[in-house]
Amino acid sequence: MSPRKPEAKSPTAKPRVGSATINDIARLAGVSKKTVSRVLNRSPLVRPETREKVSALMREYDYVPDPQARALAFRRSFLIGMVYDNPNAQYIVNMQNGALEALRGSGYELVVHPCDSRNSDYVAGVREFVKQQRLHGVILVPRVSEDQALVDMLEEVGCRYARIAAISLDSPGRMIATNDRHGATEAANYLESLGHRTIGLVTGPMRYLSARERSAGFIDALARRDIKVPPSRIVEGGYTFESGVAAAERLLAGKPRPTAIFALNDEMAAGVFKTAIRMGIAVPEQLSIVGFDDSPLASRLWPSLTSVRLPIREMGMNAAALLLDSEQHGRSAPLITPHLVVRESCAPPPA
Amino acid sequence: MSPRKPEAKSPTAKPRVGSATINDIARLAGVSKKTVSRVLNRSPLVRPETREKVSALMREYDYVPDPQARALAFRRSFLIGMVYDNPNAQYIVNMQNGALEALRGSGYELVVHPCDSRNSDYVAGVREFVKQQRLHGVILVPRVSEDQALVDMLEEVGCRYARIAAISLDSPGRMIATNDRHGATEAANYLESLGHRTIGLVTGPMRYLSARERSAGFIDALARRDIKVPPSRIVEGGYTFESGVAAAERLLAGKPRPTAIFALNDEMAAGVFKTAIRMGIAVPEQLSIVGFDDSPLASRLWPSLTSVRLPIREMGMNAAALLLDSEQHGRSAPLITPHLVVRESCAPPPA
DNA sequence: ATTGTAAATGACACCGGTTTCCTCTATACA
DNA sequence: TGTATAGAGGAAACCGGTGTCATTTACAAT
Repeated sequence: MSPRKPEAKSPTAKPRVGSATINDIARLAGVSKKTVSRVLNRSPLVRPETREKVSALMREYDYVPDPQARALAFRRSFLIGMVYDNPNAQYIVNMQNGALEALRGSGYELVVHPCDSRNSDYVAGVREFVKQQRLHGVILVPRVSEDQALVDMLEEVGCRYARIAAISLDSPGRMIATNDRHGATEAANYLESLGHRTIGLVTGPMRYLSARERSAGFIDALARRDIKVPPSRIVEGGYTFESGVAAAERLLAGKPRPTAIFALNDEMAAGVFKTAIRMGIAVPEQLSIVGFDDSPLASRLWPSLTSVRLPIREMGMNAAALLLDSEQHGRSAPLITPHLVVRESCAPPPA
Repeated sequence: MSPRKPEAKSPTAKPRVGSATINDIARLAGVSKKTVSRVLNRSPLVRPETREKVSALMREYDYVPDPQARALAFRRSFLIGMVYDNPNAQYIVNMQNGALEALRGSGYELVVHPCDSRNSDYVAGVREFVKQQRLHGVILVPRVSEDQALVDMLEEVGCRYARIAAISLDSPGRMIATNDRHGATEAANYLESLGHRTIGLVTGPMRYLSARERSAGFIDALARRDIKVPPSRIVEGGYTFESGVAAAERLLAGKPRPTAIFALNDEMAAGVFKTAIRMGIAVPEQLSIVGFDDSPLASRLWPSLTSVRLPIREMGMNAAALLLDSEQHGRSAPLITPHLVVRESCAPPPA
């Protein structure tokens, strides 16, 4: 009598449904665990009938391989990290939900990792995170997605990543690019078509790609229609509500006063809104406002905000899907093009 | 020559910093791996000098135990799940950030799991999630935190959980309770003190504890000051912007018209705002509005919204901390009391 | 000095998978 | 018929930790 070993299970002992291990399946099927492993990993070196026998048992006992055990053997977990440094909650949640949708049923889970890119050694923090958890890959959300130091680190430790950015970056990693330039072009064309000629622009911090792309798209599109945006009508904001308030105060004090303002995100557009109303400037009768992101905030304002819609959820899905895809080919998702959603915050300029 | 074994490392061979295993540490310290394991797990059965020798080597080589390997041996992962079904992005992100703050440095990570409680078998989905990942515990965010079926399932599978709710529920699990009733009381007292007597209430779905608690707190507080809120001035909303719009349309059509409206969340308060402005009712001169949550939306509106502040981040911290704490005692976090944040959306009623 | 006892440590199996390497078929070809 | 050769499958080691139990050590009591 050996009290140590829980006495080798008889070949017919039935494990509880839902808690079978690879050993149970192997024993019941009369094969070695390696063969079960082959079936799990879709190895072609298994005879169809063997495969079927094993698969049937796996279904019968609701067998799912233990992710921790596989992780240990594979030296790689079944976790995807999402690294972000973005104050926009809606952006994060949408991205997260999109990624999870792509992950559903794959056996992978999503681990969130906010960080503070102003803190210079946040890269070290991410490094520990990916190394210790042996992540399958990480999704880099703007703004951290633009940080070359972070990308370099990931290349060095050999962690796959998917970068989300406002343009396709020349990078060895996987990319999800949005054509922010095009979105801004639509905003410009729309304002021009309403008759606006004196137009203000509130940019984001110009160190961010999104701010540069959106600005360039907007300014270039207006230029093509012979409208110039002089530097006095361009204010660099910080992508925050308060910076939108401040930018609008400057722009609306200018002469001639702009009849329309394009803010490079909705937060700042809301700030422009507030300033306009506080100054007694009617929206949209005396001032048209366009934002960017099409966040829920856009429809909460009154009048509701016309804004360029960024399909964030879809971007999250693409990012996760790219990470699951082990192919070396097609490592970039199709370019995503944002479009203008027209609401109530724009009108022809006052006569 | 044995090509199989990578020839047992000589006792002095040095592993690379950052990628040492328990075997390396044991070999270098001249002890068994079990002893290293004891040091890791703070077993008292280690001589102080042995402990120090091992600890020093762990520090020198930047050794961190592999979470996957520990998970396999412990039969329990170092992951905390956050289960939610809440459309409020700000709520989710704040909760997440709070939880992560409590988890920082603990070796635990946060895995997010949104679900759809309208789908009746979402509980089965959560069950698979916690079983397969062998989660250390889950944080249940309102509204799922109020679902008894979910809690029963977690008890059954033996997964620890922390419930966040608007009142301390009589439950075997860990609780993080907010005193929503008190928050609503402050709102009521504030409006009464401004002189309002004709006050409308937009509730949330009464099947939710938060809606019931907040309503009761508000109505009771007014009653204590001899103000009655007749059923005609109470409208059940759905915690959405649109339901706030619709509720306000009904309330503002009533006679006498309320001079103040309390909405049980900010989304609905924003809807009330929109309706008021569209009907030409000035806020706050002709109508005072109070919300609940103190979401960023509150300060984006114009005039900015007076709202009851829920310290969501702190709640997330408490929840995660409770899950890490293995003590059986003190399984509830201290009651969290929300307070009113006064902004610009309230004024005395029109004369 | 001997013994008893508790503290400290180690040997070995185990968690549930994968990898390496080897064996045993079938089938193809000379 | 003999013999490569590739396909199918298995045994054992391994991934990096923990649990169980036996053994050694240290020290107090006899």
